[in-house]
Amino acid sequence: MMNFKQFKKKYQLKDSELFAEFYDLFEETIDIKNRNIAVDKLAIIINATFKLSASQSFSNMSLRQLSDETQISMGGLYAYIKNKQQLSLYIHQFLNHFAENIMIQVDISDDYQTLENTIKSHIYLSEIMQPWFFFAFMESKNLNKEQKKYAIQSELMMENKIMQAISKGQELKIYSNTLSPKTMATHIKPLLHDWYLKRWKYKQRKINIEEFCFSVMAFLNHGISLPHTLNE
Amino acid sequence: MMNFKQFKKKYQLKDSELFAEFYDLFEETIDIKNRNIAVDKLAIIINATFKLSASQSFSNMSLRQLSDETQISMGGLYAYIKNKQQLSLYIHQFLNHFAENIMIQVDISDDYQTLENTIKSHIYLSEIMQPWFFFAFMESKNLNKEQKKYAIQSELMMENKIMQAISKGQELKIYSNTLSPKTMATHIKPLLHDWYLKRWKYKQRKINIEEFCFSVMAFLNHGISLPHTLNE
DNA sequence: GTCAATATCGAACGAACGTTCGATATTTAT
DNA sequence: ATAAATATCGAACGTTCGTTCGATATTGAC
Repeated sequence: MMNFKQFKKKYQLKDSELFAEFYDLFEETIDIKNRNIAVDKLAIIINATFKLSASQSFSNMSLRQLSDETQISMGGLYAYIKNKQQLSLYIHQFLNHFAENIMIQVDISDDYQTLENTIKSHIYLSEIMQPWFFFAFMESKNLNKEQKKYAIQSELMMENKIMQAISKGQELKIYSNTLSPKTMATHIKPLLHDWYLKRWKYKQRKINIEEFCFSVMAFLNHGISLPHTLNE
Repeated sequence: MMNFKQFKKKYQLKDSELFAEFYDLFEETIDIKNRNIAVDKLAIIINATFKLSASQSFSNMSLRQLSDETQISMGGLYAYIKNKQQLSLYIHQFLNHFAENIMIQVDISDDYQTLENTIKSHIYLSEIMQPWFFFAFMESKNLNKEQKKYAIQSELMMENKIMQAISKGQELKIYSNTLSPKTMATHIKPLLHDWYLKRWKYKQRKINIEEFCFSVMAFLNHGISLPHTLNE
């Protein structure tokens, strides 16, 4: 399993690359024909959406604010998005697309390492795509059922991967079977969310991502109990 | 430490009692003079607010919807609330008031039990006040700094109680000191949130509140590792 | 340099919002 | 029974919202 530095080098794209993928994914619903122009402006629009949605909520962000922030007129915006709701859906869907592509590459060859690999990959991924994860988490509750189906696929995939890793581990007597894999996965998920939901808190406390991973794994392995009880 | 049945009997109030407390707390800012009328209508208004805010968000709930749901006219509503923002603040502040009163009673006489008592009390409390907790969690991000100060006092008190219990436990070598009390508290909090944020999920899986408490404590004590390693 | 294609603009529209307020209904006190 | 106090009503006001669209500016092809 690579560390964050290696992960970042392999997967983190520049805006010009990231939003080129974005444009290609939604090309047929975007009015702008010129790929270079579209990629630049999409980066501006989506990043402004993140900024404005973070300080209020997406539904409280008005398209006039977005127009001000991006320096693109109201009519201009509508060349890039079909409507406001679609803008939110684009973000969910692209994150889903991007995340699935990465999580599918997690190394599951070693049963003793699968869970840690999965968890670290998720944390690393949520770091390089922090605004996306933050947005998706905050706004997912405002999606209707049909939209949710398309938006949180990777979220479910993630949960499944954790469950399977635990399930296999329980079979091999690596992990406790006091709790079901589903219950354990349920308890683990919010630990991971904390990294991208409360990033400022960890920055302020000067806890870097590797320390955070260690912390999560330590808690996950022993809870609050004293570790290595056998050796004492 | 009592179980949930005992807790419920001791602390769960009927609407007529709960909103009487509510009315008394905010009496001077409510136009209605008749206490009985006010208590009845406040129960209707607040409960309708919970219902409408759950299916959308509070800021997406319009006062016209609230008027429809409560069968109280627009003008009528404004006899009970100063404005829409105040309604949200009332809910935060009352929950704060109510929660603090209960959490202050948690038994901390036995260092080996303090953490479990605190956690169970919080879970029990969040059960009998579920809509309040759900609302407060979802809407707290929309409060400005000044409002937050008044609204999340009990939340911080809760976190402090957990930290202190762990800190004391570390001193007494009950708990591992691999992680700081603050970090552990940070990891524990979302475990507790899950109960009131995803209640339908636990209902569906037929996990009752005592089972949930056991599950949280089990995870918290051993993580995913095999328990009782010494005895094997 | 011209013309067609593309990109951008911002005023305008109807709908929905929070809030107000004078009119009306109901309750309470005498 | 009457008057004063209290509670309720809903139309109306000014704003802001998402969205549209004809006009204008910019770009690319020949």
